Amino acid sequence: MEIGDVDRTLALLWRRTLGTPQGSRGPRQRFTVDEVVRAAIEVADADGLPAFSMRKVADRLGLKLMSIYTYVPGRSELIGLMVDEVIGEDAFRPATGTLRQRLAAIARQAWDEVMRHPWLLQVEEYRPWIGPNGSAKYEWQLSAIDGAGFTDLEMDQVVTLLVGFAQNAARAAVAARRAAEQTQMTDAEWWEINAPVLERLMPPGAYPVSGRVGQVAGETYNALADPERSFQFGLERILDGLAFLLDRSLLDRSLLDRDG
Amino acid sequence: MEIGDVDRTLALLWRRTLGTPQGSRGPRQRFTVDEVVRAAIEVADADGLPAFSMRKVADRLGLKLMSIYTYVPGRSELIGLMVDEVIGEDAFRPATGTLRQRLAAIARQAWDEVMRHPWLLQVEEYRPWIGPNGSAKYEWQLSAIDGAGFTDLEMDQVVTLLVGFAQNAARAAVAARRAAEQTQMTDAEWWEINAPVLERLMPPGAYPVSGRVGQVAGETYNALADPERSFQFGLERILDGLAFLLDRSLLDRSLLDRDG
DNA sequence: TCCTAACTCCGTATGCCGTACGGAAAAACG
DNA sequence: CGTTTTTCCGTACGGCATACGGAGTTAGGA
Repeated sequence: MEIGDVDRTLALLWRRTLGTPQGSRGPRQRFTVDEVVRAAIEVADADGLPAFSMRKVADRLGLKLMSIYTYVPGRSELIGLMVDEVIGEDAFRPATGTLRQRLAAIARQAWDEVMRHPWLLQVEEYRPWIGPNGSAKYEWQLSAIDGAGFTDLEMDQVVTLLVGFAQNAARAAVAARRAAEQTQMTDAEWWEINAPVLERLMPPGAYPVSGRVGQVAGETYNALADPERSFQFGLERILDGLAFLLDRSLLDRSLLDRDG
Repeated sequence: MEIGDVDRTLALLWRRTLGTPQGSRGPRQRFTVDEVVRAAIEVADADGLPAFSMRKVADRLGLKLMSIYTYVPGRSELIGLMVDEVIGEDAFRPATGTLRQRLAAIARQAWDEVMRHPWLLQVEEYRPWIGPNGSAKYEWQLSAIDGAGFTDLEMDQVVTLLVGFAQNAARAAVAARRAAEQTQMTDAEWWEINAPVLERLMPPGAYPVSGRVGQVAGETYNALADPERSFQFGLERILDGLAFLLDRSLLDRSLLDRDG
């Protein structure tokens, strides 16, 4: 990654706060950066990130391939712009309600975001491009739990925990949706193909516990898994765990008061 | 996915329990399926899944590209074999200790597995290939918490929660490792490039809470994030939440006893 | 007014990828 | 010994990101 690219890409990310720069020489561009990013998002929504290509974005706009590179430096920078753009689809109204509700809202927001644009899960970038909407989201998340009794460090960890959990749960939900769409096969049909073969291959009685649990799970889910239910189950456990952390902190503090 | 492929791939997965089939006509294969799978794993370990290619596997074995297809039906089936193979690197000795320790062991096992073979996170397959080692792992996971007081359905959900959480935490750790390796840049250096630009772009005072929390987090982590610490923090919260679930179930049950 | 620098758009080329297809050689069976 | 089966491989196709250079267009400066 070149330093010049960082400058250019950050300027693209913050283009709305910067305003449009004046006075460039050549022919005017046929589109705006916004239009390019929007077209790119439509491609990714339809095809997923692996099948997302510069060619498809160009086609969608009626441009030829190489013209895209006059709008954005390259594929990964364009993806950075797409990410911040879809984050901005949320209004981030200050969270209200009890602490438990506000914690749940953080997780739910992350879930919704990913369900709207599943390709977000396929963006593997440890060092994020820092854009206006990503920054606003982090501020919103932290504000939702500010003053609840967590330390500053814990606040970051709580957000990481909730968002990570929600994204992971959504990952399963998205995969289930894709499997149904792409393979034109239900989980039941899939099982009907696999079960008889496995019955011949698996040593009988080798999996007593998973046999029992798998049976119950399969009948309850009516599928291989039930991501929405897993999300609810996990979220309740995590919220209970966070409540416990706060209670104990309060207890510790009152003990300190007594001792000090 | 053709039905014939399912048969063939499942037979490949369970090849050890099946034994080697006798009497095939043509020339003998220069390698075993095991050797092909092992070579493929080495490629994926080195390059990651996106850069993992049939050509590289062939090169590593001294075969020409198309010969690989006489061993395995295709890329995605080979990846299925690789997944079950690396799961088998674990011995899955029955978990011991307190329930809390056994729950932690499930998460820790998932974390270790992914840290050994990061490309596991890039395998997006909702319907898993069911192999001997995957089956053994699921049996081990459930056995570790069997009889602890969870319902059968809860047992599946608990495993899903722990494994999903651990994988997600490992995802961050792996990304951090890769970022350091690939960009030849520390988080501090990355920040030195971004910070001055952002200072010009960001509206001053727009992010009061994240400014405060980000400061503390950055100083504590000495990096953009601290995945190992996030893992510990989240795991403790989840274990607390699960303990709470069990306590409440026991309470409910004793109330029922009194009433009934 | 006119020249020139800067910019957009695009054609071409390079080196990757998975895999379909068909041919040559080798081994085992009848 | 011929036939069948199987391995190994060469070639080809359509996909990908992007480096490079050229043609045409526009705005600013002389």
